[in-house]
Amino acid sequence: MTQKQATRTTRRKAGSYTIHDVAALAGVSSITVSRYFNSPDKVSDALRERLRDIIERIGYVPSQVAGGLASGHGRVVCAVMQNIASATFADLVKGMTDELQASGLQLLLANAQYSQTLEEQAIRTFVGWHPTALILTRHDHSTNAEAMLRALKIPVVEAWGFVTGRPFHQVGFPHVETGAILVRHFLDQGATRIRFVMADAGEDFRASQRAQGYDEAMQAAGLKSDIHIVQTNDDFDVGALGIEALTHVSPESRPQAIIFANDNMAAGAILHAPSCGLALPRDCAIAGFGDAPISARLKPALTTLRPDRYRIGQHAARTVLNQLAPGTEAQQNKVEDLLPCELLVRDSSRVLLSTHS
Amino acid sequence: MTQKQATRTTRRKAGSYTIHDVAALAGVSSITVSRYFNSPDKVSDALRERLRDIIERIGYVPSQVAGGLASGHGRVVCAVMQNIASATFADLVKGMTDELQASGLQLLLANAQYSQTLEEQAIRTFVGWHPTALILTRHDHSTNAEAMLRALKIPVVEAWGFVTGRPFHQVGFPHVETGAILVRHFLDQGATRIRFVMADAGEDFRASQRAQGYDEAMQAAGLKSDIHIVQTNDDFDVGALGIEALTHVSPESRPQAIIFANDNMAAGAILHAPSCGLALPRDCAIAGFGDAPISARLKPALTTLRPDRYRIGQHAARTVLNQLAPGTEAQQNKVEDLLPCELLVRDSSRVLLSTHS
DNA sequence: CTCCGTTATGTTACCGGTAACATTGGTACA
DNA sequence: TGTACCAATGTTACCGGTAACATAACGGAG
Repeated sequence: MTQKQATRTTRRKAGSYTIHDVAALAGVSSITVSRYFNSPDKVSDALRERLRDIIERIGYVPSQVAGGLASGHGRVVCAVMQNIASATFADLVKGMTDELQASGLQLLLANAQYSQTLEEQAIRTFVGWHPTALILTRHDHSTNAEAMLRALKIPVVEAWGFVTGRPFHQVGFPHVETGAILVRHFLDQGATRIRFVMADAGEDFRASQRAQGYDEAMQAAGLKSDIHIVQTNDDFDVGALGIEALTHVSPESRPQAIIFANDNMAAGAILHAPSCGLALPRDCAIAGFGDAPISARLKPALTTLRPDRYRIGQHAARTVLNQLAPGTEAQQNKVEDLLPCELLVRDSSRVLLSTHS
Repeated sequence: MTQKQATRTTRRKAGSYTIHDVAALAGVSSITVSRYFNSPDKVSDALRERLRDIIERIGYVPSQVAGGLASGHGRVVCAVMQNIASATFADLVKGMTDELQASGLQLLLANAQYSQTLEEQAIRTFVGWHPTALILTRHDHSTNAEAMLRALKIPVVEAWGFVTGRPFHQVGFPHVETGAILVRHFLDQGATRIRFVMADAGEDFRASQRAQGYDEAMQAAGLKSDIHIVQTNDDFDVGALGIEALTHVSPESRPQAIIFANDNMAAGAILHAPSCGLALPRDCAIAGFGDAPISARLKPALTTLRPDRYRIGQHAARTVLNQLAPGTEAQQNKVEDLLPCELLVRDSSRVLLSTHS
């Protein structure tokens, strides 16, 4: 065998051991070494120890690539994020990696930047990795992507949002709902002039969903829905500009409450308010979405909705694992895991009740 | 060929096409299809078009796994992060993915949570993927990990920090320096009682490096170095508790300036200061590290150091690509890419000058 | 003492691509 | 007309594992 290799230009990666090297050193066949890794109980105790030593000594690491090819299933779970550089997705990722850790599955990540085209491209790339499962973070895929997904014979999980009637597993919460929850919170306190502030739509389509929920809830209450769009990239600036614009109007049309599409915008508003001569929450109640770490520390502390990002990631990964579990085939049913999104009422929205009582 | 497959239990993944299927449909050999993907100019125009159509029609995606195995180099770059759920690393990751995008290399991520053991484990897993390169985000690896890394025949980049004399490529900036820069900033303004606040060491070892830089700079100036450690998990709380503890002392020993290990801590301090009866920056100057998005919006705005996280990620990836480029072998030299870390002087540290003038 | 079921291990072929070398046909040029 | 060469494509073996199907050794039941 060594001879054969010597006679031809070898394609082997120099310096790295293969399962055959280990087998040769132990005086067994390579399949036995394979068993040592994949079903250790099928290898005798004595041999197991001997192999352990050899592997340890030479630092052999089995090739996932070769193994994946031979067995037909690479041990990878692929996830397409919308914006890797955001805390939201970071928590999702952490939940997933933590959950997958023990199972020996690796998480492959791609960034789609809220773009359908990039998402499709990412999915296509991933398919080449023969993933064990696919985790996505949006529901509205391009036509091509949707077709590819349906053709795949592996579990596909849509995490973060929650939409019924989709052909894939759902883990998350309905974003449209969230807008309505905040509207109701303010309605309960007697507010009627409630505004919604967001950045240029199309960027984060989830923000649009929340806006939609706001709109519907306002209509339902017979109130005037008014969505204010600020054209800026920076979320803090959106908040600052938003509150400035909305409060620089005649007192009778000044909003009693403003809902921001996310906590960073709301934080921008709260930090900027003093410069506008506003005393929050007296002059205007504020609410955000996402429960960012600063939110609780702001003065006034920000009322917001807390989605359990980490747990959504965890559940998404767990869904994948359950689908793969050889257990009951009943598990193969579509999972619809609706995680709660908690309303955290803090000072920024506490003014109304006292004003009206 | 189809016959042979039919006679035995096939191991093929049903429903997915292989390069051989494409070849058969086009009436050419599979290697030609392989060439279509890897060196299209070696395929005639007519055939190229025909293949394009077929591939498009059946939705064939080449298997990265098989290709990686056959060619000996999987098209993956592996990166070990210390804390995926942090904006710092998110920006690094974004820089890397963006840079790698065009090259067709995939980024595989792992999370080491600031732990050497987890890092070693991640590296070991990654080695099994036969990565094209490895990107790490710390310098002090476990002995085993260091040994594995040295044995690897692939580019290894240590990004984020910057240490000379390492055997691997460096992209980042020296964290020890940063502590000293901030000390000098305050010294220049005549301050002598300068304190450093950090969380329990060992968590983020980079914070310890900054503390060390602070310590050395203070010693060098003949001043008393005083590192205050707050035992809390939350960075904002560290800041709040830190400023409270340090300013509740007799006026003559109250610090003139406090350097926090990172911006979140400094933000916690600034937001909490009013509750302590402190007017910043008059009563105490503040500086942080990292230039978090809120930092510029705080009142007073926070003086901090801005490392270009995105660019560090980008350069790390570019270093990898350069090393792989078949160009000049001179490129194989060790890269030491020292990226600047800009001092942003804002209101939170502007008091001293005016007081002393 | 034989038969049978286990347990521990081996043989063989194959996963889906690609490197290296081989072949074919056409074209330029002596 | 023969040779040299290039462009386009084919043959073969192999990457490093694993599934499926042997096989050997052993112990207990009949």
